[in-house]
Amino acid sequence: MAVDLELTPKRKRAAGERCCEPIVYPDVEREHAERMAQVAKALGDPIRLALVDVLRRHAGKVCVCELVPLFDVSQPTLSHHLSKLRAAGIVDSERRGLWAYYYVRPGALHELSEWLR
Amino acid sequence: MAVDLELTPKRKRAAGERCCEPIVYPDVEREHAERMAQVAKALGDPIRLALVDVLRRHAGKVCVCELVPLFDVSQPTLSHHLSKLRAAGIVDSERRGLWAYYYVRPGALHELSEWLR
DNA sequence: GCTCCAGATCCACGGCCATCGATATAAGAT
DNA sequence: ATCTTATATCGATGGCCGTGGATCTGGAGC
Repeated sequence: MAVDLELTPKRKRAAGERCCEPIVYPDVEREHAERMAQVAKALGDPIRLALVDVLRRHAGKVCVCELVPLFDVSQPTLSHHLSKLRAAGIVDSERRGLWAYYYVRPGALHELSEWLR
Repeated sequence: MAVDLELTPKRKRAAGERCCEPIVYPDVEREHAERMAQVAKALGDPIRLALVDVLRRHAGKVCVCELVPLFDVSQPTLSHHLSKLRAAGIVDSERRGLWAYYYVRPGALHELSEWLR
């Protein structure tokens, strides 16, 4: 029997064939899922997670020079982690003279937090 | 409270010289942070996050044959993602005949969820 | 001008990741 | 026993990640 190229087994199943029960589609939209996955990915490193923990527990902004000695990684590596957190929208920074102060952006974790609940 | 962080020379130095304000140590212990980071990392992929969303919204166990057509990845790739989620302790599976049924392990997301809150 | 210093950026390396095709496994179905 | 089906595993590939040393940036102070 010739293979129907239009209807792959995948498409056939999606179209109606079900082996078990009605399909449950994801409730999260793609953009929603991608945003949350981005945040989760940024938290998916023990150093970054602990970093966020420190920043969250400290009311106000924390100087990088305080953060570096807390973790056994080099200063460039820590800077890289902070940069990743900022790229994910979790933290932001403010420069004052020589120093840079980081803080958790308010509400940055809210979406993921609510979904997880 | 701080912590199972041993006082490396680096950290001892940090304890003495402060450029800005008193140091705030991470509240999460290392194991705690690593467990949560592992969960977050597993959720750090849009497909896996949506996968968990489907499983969570579906009361009961979902057959893999239902999951595959929901995502535009090959069956081996989806199997790989499910395997990652299982390795992170987020989901578990049960085999019945030819089919495999996946479900979210109760409480698997609780720790991260509480920390995020 | 010049020198320090905090922090960011660049570069390279080793390793892990997401992906898919092919194949293996294992359980019906015939 | 043989064929078919659902899922897992294997092998390979291209790319991204975490890391640290070296370097750059630019503000502070001389």
